[in-house]
Amino acid sequence: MADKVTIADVARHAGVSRQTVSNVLNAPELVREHTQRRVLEAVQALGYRASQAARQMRTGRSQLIAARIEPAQDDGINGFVFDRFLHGLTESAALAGYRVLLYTAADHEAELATFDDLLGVYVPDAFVLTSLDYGDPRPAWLLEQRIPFVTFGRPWGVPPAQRYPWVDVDGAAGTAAATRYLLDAGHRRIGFLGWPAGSGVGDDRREGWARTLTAAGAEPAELAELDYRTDDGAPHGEAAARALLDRDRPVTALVCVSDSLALGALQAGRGIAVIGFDDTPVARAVGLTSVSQPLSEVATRCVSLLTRALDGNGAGARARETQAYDTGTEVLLRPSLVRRRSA
Amino acid sequence: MADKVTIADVARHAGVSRQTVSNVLNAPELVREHTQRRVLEAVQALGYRASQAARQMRTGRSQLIAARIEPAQDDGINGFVFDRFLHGLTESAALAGYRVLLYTAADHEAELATFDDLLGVYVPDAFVLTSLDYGDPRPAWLLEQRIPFVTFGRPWGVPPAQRYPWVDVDGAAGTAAATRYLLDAGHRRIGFLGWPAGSGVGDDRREGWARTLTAAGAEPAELAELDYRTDDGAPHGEAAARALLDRDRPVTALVCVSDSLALGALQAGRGIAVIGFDDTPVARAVGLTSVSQPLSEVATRCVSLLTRALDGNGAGARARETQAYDTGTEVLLRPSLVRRRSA
DNA sequence: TAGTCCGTTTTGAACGATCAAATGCTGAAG
DNA sequence: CTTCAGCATTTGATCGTTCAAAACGGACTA
Repeated sequence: MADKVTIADVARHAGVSRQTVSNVLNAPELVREHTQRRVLEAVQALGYRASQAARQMRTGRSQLIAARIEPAQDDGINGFVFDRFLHGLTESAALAGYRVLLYTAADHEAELATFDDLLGVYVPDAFVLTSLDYGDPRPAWLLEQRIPFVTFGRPWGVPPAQRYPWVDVDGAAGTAAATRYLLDAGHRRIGFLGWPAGSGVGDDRREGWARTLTAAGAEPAELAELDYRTDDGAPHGEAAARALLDRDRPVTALVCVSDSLALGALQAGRGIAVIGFDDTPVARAVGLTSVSQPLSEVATRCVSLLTRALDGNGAGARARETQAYDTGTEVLLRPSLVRRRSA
Repeated sequence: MADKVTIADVARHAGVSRQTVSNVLNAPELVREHTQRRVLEAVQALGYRASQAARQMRTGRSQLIAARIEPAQDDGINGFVFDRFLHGLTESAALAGYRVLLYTAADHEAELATFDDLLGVYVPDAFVLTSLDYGDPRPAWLLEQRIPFVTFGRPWGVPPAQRYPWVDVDGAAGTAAATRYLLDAGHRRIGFLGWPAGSGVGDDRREGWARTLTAAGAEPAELAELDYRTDDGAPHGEAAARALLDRDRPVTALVCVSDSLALGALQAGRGIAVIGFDDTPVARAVGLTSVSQPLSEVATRCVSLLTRALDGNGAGARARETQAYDTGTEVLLRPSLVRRRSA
């Protein structure tokens, strides 16, 4: 009921001026300790909260981070990863004094329009991008407008001139660990169930497997024989697993680029060892060993890259006019292997 | 670059006053058509966008809808439903001129604190609640503060005095349809794999199954025999299915309260018919027939209930001081059955 | 002709915060 | 004893919008 406590109310209650209250909250070093205490007590007593709208008006900063929520894929498993990431992002952002604003867009072009719209009206301080693909126009657009942003996902095939902060998970390290784990368990014919070439993420994960087998003495010819490529989805995984099992020298274990493919492989039966990727609920449900991404840490790092850019370079609105944040802010995190029944 | 076009710029460009521009945009009926055209052209030409912060300052409305993003459950399947809902919400809200602001909270108590915090700072115009449970304190709190809100989920066991707008999916109708479908396919021993009694959602879904079997002539004793209750999760589902199959008169089909339980039942093998609930990615992946909630419609209806309350009753800030919106705004939607291989 | 009324447009104030500059005060230097 | 630097605090202006009330001009009435 006693809503709308303004900074003037606090000032009156504490017997000081508005500006002093503002200073206590935003630049305490300017205010004598004794005064600070008195002001803070008044703030407490009245339950004062700075109005974000008023602040934004003067400073140009909204304390909002915009993130896109993707149309839960048919695949849906991707959705899980994003969902957890988003949750972590909300949490970390809150700790840093930011809130997450959602938006959607059907495609890249629509997304650029949405950027423009959001910037005109709500003026988020920064954007978080996910699901980067080859030739993605979004980073370039944001760079050009000098809007701070981070991406969850490395830039794949982008000219090095366009550098920007990103956080990603080292997929190759994940599949390498999975492969090593299978080798240590005695497997010698370890196949890889991956997506068709051309996806940054997919190729990266394949590379970790290939690298590890090669180090263990596998010939390129053998690798090619063990490398199976198909679209995502359990049915495809099942068919692929069958194909690999029906060969002259069948595989005894499979490293998969996704949990859906792994699930399919499991359903093909024959009791081979299978390792998936992403540690989705499906993996948990069916006891599938899977590579797990540290999503909540990814989120934390995203936020800390952003705050460094936003709070470091002297207030957002201004940062945009001077220069983008320093480059070289790239974070690559290691995933971990979650052991379950399947391997 | 040419950012920060203010209403004054537009006014100057069109040769009218600020207020006239404001009127053209917010109350066109007050302005002569000829003037309108001129102003709109200026708006176009300059790319003017009203600053949300400035507007909020004057009107008290933020055009923000706050929604909680839940910590992706261990179960994780619930997360999918919420995820799709959230996506729909973002989309519908955008169409109505609102944006979705995320927040998290560990438990109900923390959530009330977050409400208070958000209301003090960002001042969302409304809240959307999900995952209501028995004795949930959140609706009462919001009602008391006269903050508009909707819930996705019926109020379970709440005194009728506390009425508020909600949208929900008729779970009983879903399981009833599933059961009827199995009956039509010739099944006579149709079990129900549900959660322990005491969950509003779970009991509701069980009721649809029981109702349909009863109508088909089943005795209460038989029902009790076919009704199995266990915690959520595929392993539990598998165990439960085994138990039901090992009885004297084994079931030939199972209606399940969730896809995770259904997945477990499928893994128990023996080729019985299985129907799940929620049509999650897992269901799609393994070819599980499942009851699908119209999540994007749920979202749309939520938004329309909210806008009715917000835009109807004359501006938010004011609505809060006068009275809550009319009650009797309750929407119950029918789910649909998605047929796949499992039944 | 003066007075009213109405539709249209303009003017002034206000929302609540922060910035920039001014003020008062204390103590050390000249 | 004055001057001035430096800290602590206050004052006035401002961000961009909308509300409330005033002003304007033409038509209509008395």
